[in-house]
Amino acid sequence: MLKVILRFGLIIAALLVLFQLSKMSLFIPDMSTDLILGLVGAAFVGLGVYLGLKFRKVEIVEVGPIVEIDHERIQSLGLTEREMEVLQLISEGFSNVEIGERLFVSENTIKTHVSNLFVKLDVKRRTQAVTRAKELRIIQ
Amino acid sequence: MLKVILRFGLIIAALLVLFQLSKMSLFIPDMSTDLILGLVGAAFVGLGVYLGLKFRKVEIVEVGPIVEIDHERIQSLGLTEREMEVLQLISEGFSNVEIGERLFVSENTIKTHVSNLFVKLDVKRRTQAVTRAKELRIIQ
DNA sequence: ATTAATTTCATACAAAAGTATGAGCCGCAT
DNA sequence: ATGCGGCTCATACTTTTGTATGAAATTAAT
Repeated sequence: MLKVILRFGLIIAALLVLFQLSKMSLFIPDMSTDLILGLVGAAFVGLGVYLGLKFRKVEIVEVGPIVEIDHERIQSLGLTEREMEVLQLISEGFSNVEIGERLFVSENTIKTHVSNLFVKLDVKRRTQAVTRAKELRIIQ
Repeated sequence: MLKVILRFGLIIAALLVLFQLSKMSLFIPDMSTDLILGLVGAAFVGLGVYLGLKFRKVEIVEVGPIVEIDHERIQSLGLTEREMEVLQLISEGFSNVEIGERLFVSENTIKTHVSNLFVKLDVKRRTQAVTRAKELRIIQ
């Protein structure tokens, strides 16, 4: 994609040069205006290409994290605040003990939350819970 | 891709038209060089804006939902074909036994792959492996 | 042909995850 | 005050995961 753009950009540049040359041959004395014309054209084409690439980058960055959370589904599944916290941490790859430390509760408590979570999400493993939760858009 | 080519083709065509116009202008006494300069400048400005906006739309539609896989990183991490298959299935929430069934090998074999995977990805758990792999864009 | 990497599998052990059950505590609403 | 939902915790047990080692079979490359 980028190569194609660069290639066409080169073609356009070449055309501009031709443009310039042809005018010069016909109208040599007034070279300053021709030069300005050519420079202005080239500058604006450059701007166009630059803008194109710029926008492309912006979109790549922005599109990724656009996953809106479906709060209604969270409600309808009956997921509690605490369970959502645990689910989030699971999706980030933390172990039960680590999650317990972060939430200042025991590992056993986390296990309970996780079990309840699995029932509500109708899954059997935490990896499954994560994919399911993302499908349902209840986590990022 | 095809759209991009068409678009650039249009730009080149436009340039050629301008090319012609500029030549003609030399034979039209009424038109001042200043006017031509202005027209050309405006045309290129229009092109620039058009390009910018168009590219933006194209990227939203085409790049948006597609997370491109970074094959180079897969290479640099030394991940093998089989390991990638296992990683993919892990991310879909399958257990080691289930993965073994799908790939027609034993659970032990999967365990080996998983262990090697963890070393290469520098993680300790499968959930971590998944988030890491997505960060690195080596899976969907 | 020999090496090097990949894939396969096994055994044994350790750690983490998951299940089942029961129970205490708190806040809120009937 | 009684009950309900949510959060906490524990114990006991099962299952799954993960680690460590060693090794055979296969494949690709030199």
